[in-house]
Amino acid sequence: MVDPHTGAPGLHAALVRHTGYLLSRLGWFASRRFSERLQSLDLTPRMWGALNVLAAGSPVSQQQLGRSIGMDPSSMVGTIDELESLGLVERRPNPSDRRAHALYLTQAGRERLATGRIEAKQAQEELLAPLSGPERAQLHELLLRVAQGIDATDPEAVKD
Amino acid sequence: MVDPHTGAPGLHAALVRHTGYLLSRLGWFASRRFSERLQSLDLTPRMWGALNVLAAGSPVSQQQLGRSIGMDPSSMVGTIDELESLGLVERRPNPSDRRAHALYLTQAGRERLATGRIEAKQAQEELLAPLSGPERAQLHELLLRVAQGIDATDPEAVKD
DNA sequence: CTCAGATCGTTTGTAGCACAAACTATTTTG
DNA sequence: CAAAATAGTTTGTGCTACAAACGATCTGAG
Repeated sequence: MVDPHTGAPGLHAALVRHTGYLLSRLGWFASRRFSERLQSLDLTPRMWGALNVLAAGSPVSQQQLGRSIGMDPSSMVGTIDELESLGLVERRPNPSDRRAHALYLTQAGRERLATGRIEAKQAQEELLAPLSGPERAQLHELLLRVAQGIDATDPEAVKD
Repeated sequence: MVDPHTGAPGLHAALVRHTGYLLSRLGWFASRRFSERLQSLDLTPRMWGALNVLAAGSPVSQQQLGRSIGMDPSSMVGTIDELESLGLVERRPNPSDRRAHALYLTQAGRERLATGRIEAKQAQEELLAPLSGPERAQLHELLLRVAQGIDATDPEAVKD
């Protein structure tokens, strides 16, 4: 009845009418499937998020990183520990604030990220298979607008 | 920096480019916010899903219900226990299969559901505030197509 | 300059949920 | 009838979110 690999879909007609439900259910699938792909890279979704943010720009503190990917500080510790033990991320002292760490992506981290992006591309292709190119763009744009609405509700959300 | 009520958005530019990420993040918010609303009704999202499916039609077994809302059998037990102790759902014997229960929605259950639907309506309005009417319809339709794609990948998913 | 309060990373503890395994009672199948 | 499958349940494990507290450090008011 349910493929143990992909998990139970659970798309009952009575629930699928609600956009919010569809959103949360699909989000669950998307992250679950992607997380399976990441396993081959010894990465968890949290680690993946961290690598992406770190690759994006200047070094950040653990708290900034945590806010960016919606993870609380106490959970950050272990995640960064893992990334550091894999040699993908470096904790360096922050010269201007000795409380904070400055997180850096290593060369190995950059390479792992590049490999992961191939997986991400495939996962996205698989997920959005039912949609045409323009439809995918439109879906993305609509989701983005909804996301911005949430940010607006949520003051000071993405300042860092 | 982050409103403790709504939770950390975490919509970093580096991640927001991926539709899959947007989907899972937005899904997380949607369910979180709705779950806060449900607290005033003494319901959890799981219970809410169960009530909806039960209201939709003929009595189902716990396993059928579980599959419909993506919850495994062992977690179903406690959920139904709660619903039953609240007087919202009834476990009756299934005459044609003495292993299985036939789950029924009580009158109180129907009333609670009706109240919840008002909350759901408001939550959806709040979530989709940035979108116009036609845009909301389009978003829903696109999500539905993606969901159907997942079902297709996932054999025998929603048979029950 | 001082000192009270805030912030950063960290540790610890609690609670909820997903998942797997095992068990009984029953049904189905060969 | 015997063997395998299924429904509900119990139990245990592991992960994650969340809250609270702590030392070290920074900041700002006076």
